[in-house]
Amino acid sequence: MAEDVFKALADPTRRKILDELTERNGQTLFEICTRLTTKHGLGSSRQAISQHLAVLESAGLVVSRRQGRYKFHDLDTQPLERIVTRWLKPDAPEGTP
Amino acid sequence: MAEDVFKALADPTRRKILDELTERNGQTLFEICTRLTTKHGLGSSRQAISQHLAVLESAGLVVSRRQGRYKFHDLDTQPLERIVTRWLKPDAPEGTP
DNA sequence: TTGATAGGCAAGTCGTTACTTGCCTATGCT
DNA sequence: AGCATAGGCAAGTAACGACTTGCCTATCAA
Repeated sequence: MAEDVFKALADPTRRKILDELTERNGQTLFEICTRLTTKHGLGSSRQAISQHLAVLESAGLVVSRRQGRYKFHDLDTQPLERIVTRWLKPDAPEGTP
Repeated sequence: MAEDVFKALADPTRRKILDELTERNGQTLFEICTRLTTKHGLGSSRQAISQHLAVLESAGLVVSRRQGRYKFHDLDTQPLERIVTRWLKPDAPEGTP
């Protein structure tokens, strides 16, 4: 639902995670943790990031695939494209009769 | 800031207000209140809507103009267009070389 | 098999936020 | 002037959300 997408986007840490996955897709939880602390400078614990990933996943913004003991996370921008057209309708992007 | 925009969009009542202003721009506080209760069926008090409008206004999504004892509220979608391109950049909409 | 790595689950804490309640200001009409 | 309408301010309450803490499971390498 759109509700979940908006609530998922409300948190700055979750938006940083989306930024990180935009740069490099298919990261594991620990990869995201380390790159968030080093590059973006925010010290969030593993559990915190894990819960954020769960929120993003239930919103459909992130899909995960398990492989052995690793769990890779991929970005999915489809939910984003849907929610924005809500108030931008009178724009008539291109193929509108 | 983008922070304010995302937080403003996180609340379902505020999104309904944006829906309402999309349908009819330039409404007063009382107009929005009555149309939200009648059409959308959600019973929010005047003060609640007033505070929501303040949040939307500080996020730049709504601009207000005072005229006598009335205060009209207009939708501004510019902040929306900015925040979405954040993760949709590789899309290259149409006029991109 | 043992240890190390990658991740999950659940309860509890603390801050934020949406909403209420009560009162106040300002404009317009008669 | 007097009253009604349109809106604002501020403190208090209740619930939600982010984060922590502690322990548990599963996979791989030695």
